[in-house]
Amino acid sequence: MIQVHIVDDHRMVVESLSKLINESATVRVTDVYYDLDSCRKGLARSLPDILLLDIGLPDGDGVDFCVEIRQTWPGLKVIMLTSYKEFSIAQRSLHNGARGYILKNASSEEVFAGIHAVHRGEVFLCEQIDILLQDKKEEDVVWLSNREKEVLQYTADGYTTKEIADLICRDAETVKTHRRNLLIKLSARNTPELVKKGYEKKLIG
Amino acid sequence: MIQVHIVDDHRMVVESLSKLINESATVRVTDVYYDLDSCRKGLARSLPDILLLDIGLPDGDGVDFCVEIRQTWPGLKVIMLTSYKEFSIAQRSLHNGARGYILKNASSEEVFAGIHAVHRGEVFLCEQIDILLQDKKEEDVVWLSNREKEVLQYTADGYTTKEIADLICRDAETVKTHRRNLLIKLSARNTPELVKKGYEKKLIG
DNA sequence: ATAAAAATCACCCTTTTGGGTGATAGCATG
DNA sequence: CATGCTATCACCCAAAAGGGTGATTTTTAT
Repeated sequence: MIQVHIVDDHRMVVESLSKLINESATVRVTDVYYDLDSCRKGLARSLPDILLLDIGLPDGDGVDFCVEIRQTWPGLKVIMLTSYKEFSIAQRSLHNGARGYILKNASSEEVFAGIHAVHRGEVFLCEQIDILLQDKKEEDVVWLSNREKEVLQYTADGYTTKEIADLICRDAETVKTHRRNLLIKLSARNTPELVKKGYEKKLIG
Repeated sequence: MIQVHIVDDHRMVVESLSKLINESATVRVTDVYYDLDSCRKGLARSLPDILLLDIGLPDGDGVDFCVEIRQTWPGLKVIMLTSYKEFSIAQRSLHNGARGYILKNASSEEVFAGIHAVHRGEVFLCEQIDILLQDKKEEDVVWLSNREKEVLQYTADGYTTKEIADLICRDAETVKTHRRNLLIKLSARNTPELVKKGYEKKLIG
């Protein structure tokens, strides 16, 4: 019997999905959480075989949480369960240690297939993401430094170059350079489009 | 027996939620759709009492679809079932004819409560949105003209004032005025923040 | 240890925004 | 028919962004 925990702030999804999973003969949902904090506490008590993890939880980001899991509970296998279709997000998740990526518009059969595959030690991507993998390979994935994410966030929040410089205690020229690099990395023509791409690639909260 | 149809591109959610609903004694899911097009065809065949409608379908927007429903199937009651927490979106939905608004992070009990309430002819908001209603009332809701939406979209796409002017065959000064009004309406300090707020309030696709 | 990447600041110059203010025309709603 | 909102264009000026180029230090990864 494969034991899974679910982390997702959509209670409705968690409730109905765990009910559905528990009707199967081979998989049991032994715990569910609606935020990362209660998930941490729960994992400290009992470890499942697999964790179904959403992105965009109220108190943090699932993609980032993968790193924490790999460090704290190295044996725990993570399957991302989210509605973000962007390949770059899947790529970042896998890079951070996730073993599977399943979209919420996949069928429930794919969830079971994913759980079993990952339990066997394989890496599982749902069909739609797998197709993207064929095309895109490594390109298109954006890696921003912490500083760049910071500048991007402040930019989206409406701060000017000079204001950002003051906020991070650096020279305005430095901020200009960061933004210039952001424009290139996200291939945006100007700052408004930069913010748009930041949202699309989920680099802005 | 209350008959409901579900429209949501998250198959997993639809599958598990309809299973859960069908276990109840009073509500039956008689049809499900994963996009608006098949929903239109389905409603033409048979009308349920209530339609559970997501926002952000692959071929259109649920909020806009409410208008179409009110015109084509005036008797059909719509409950929005979405993860958009922004009050302005709930407000726009209700304005467009929806009779309920339930967040996906509401409990499944709230779904049943909402279905029954709306079936009795009441308007139902899930707890979290209802709380927002207390505070915000009418303020905070943004109504953009079609022209303004157009300018906002092009701005997010990275076009400059002059380029937008050419695209819509108007003077650059006109575009400037539109953007100025957008800044005021969305209370943004500059264009990057304008794009951010546009995303938050779901005015940009 | 060493190479690569990230982070920092500098100078120059053009283009774009932001903000104030004003004005005219059309359209809808009461 | 008057009022308000949308849409349109105009002029002016200050502030900010965009783009080229270069260079030094710090951090990170191999």
